[in-house]
Amino acid sequence: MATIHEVAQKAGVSAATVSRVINNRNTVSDKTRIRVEQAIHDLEYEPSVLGRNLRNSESRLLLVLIPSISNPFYSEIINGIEDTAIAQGYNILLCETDSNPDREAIYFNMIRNRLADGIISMDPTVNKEKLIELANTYPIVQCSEYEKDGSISFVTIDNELAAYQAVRHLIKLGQKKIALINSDEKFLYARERRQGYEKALREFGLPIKHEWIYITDQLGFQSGQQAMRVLLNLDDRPTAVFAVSDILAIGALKEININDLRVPQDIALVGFDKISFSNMTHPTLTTVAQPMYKMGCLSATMLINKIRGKRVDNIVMDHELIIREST
Amino acid sequence: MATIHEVAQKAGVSAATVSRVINNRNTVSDKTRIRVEQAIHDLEYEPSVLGRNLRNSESRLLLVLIPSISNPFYSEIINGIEDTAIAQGYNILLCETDSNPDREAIYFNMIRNRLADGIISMDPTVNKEKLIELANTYPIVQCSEYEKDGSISFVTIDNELAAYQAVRHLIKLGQKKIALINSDEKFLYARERRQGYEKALREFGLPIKHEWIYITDQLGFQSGQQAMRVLLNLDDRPTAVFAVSDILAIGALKEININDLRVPQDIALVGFDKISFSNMTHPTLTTVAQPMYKMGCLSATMLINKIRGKRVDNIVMDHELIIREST
DNA sequence: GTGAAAGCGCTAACAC
DNA sequence: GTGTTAGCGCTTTCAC
Repeated sequence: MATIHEVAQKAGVSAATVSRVINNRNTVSDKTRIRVEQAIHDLEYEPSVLGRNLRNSESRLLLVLIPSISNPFYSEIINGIEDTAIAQGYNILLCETDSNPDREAIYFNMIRNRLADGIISMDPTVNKEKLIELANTYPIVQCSEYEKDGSISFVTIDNELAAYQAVRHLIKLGQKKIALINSDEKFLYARERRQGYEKALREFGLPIKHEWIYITDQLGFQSGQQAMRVLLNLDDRPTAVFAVSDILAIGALKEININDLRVPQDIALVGFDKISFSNMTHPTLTTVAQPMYKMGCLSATMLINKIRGKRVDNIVMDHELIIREST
Repeated sequence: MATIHEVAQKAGVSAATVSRVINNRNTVSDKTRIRVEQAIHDLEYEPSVLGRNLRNSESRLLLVLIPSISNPFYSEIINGIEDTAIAQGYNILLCETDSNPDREAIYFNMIRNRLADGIISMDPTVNKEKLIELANTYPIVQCSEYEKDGSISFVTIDNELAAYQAVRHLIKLGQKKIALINSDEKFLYARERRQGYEKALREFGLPIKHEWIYITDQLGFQSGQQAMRVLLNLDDRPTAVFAVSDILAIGALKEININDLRVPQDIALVGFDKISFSNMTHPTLTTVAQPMYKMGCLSATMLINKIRGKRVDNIVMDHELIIREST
């Protein structure tokens, strides 16, 4: 790979002038510019990001922290982040934390090292204290999960309202025995969606039964299936289920199918996220759509603005209840 | 963030000595080492990767090229790559190419810039000439898709054999009218799996009917559904389907369900990849398992060996036919 | 065993 | 408008 000096030599100018051409500084004559551009072309020169970073201490790399790449909920958000970032001249580094603090530490150090310019965190299990501390010094944005104390900028939806509307939808269909399959309540979204669920029940005078609330410890299909198995074995079996993610709902659906029960006649089912699978199940899944792609775009824009020193405001996006065959 | 000079100053030594301590060079006395380590600890010093890279021209970053993050087939492979890479002190940069040559160019430049030390490509639509050219100069490994001419090291499975066995399985069950839902044949795996399909049919004296081979142009659920719709509308309708990916098979299953046909009684169905969702469908999907996690691990090991200048051999991994309810 | 000095590739400040 | 110089943080000779 050619260096800036080789280009300078070939063009008969100094390295500084080549640098000016590359960075579109306007203090270069057209004649020189053309000579330099020719040399850059001939030598197939590409500026070394390393040299530039060291000098400017910027890397044009954004860290995106996710718990697991396998979760399709994140895919769309990442698409949005990526498109926006690339359009602004940034690349993204996708970091799977596996909820592992050691991995997190590696990625946190990357920003301290100036190997990355900022972080978009979608990881709910992240070490909150460390993240808040880091956010004092470096540009950090949270997407989906966020800190209620407002110490870190975020993009999210109104989880409580969304859950409330999903459950209200079931109630309006005449459902009276509505179960909740929730994620671990260390997740903010899990706590908020539970509140929405309870709010709807209370509002319509339905009892909140402890045994109809199942909290999973994992996020996979199996957890949803396991949850449904327990719910179906209850003496007073629910006739409708609100699951806080499509993955859990799809697992639940599997278990309902295995037991030869019909959806929605025997059990009505609502999921959350509108992942693409949710339209491939039989029956298709009623779910709550989050504007995931848009959320990704806005998170990236917000982070880049932060990096550039602009003030940014938190964003709460709209959601939408998608009614399909399962209710 | 403290620099190496501040550490040196605090410890009363030169920057060179600090560097020796960090890099475990043995030419440092224990006494000095301890003093330096203390200073590093006190100042919470972290070596700047930028400075180090520029000097050593290594970044300890591996590029992983995938067409789409949304495809669960890649998730497991990536897990394997990531675990292996991190254990060896490398981080990975997940690059979604979207089959877009411009994006590809960005990532190719990163390795020229020494911003990355090597590439694992899983992208079948990658610009082959460019990749081969790059592989002459830089460490590159292909996973799953590969060049038949052997110009680039690879990890893969025997796609033809796997497809052959899947179709033979259908034949042994008495199926005589077996359709193929294939991906775009620009993909090597698609061409190879088609060969396996045709080989099995020939071997058992079954006709290869043009109209029973449907080639999709996309990889999503919808394509599988669309393919099945066409196959079901044929006058001479097939009674079994081999789809070259679970995603396509799940789309096909959806269409079969919509038409109130039963699987496997009316239509038997085999997929490929054993993605986790393939066990959540009703009925569960017979499929071909690839050792995705292992493939990821081996790809990463292979690449790191290449980076270290070692010779590496191509690897063809074993697959396994997973017989479930759909056949 | 340790320090001084050079230099990786680049850009910004300052001359002219 | 362009060249010269210095320095980003680090590692690696080469002295001593």
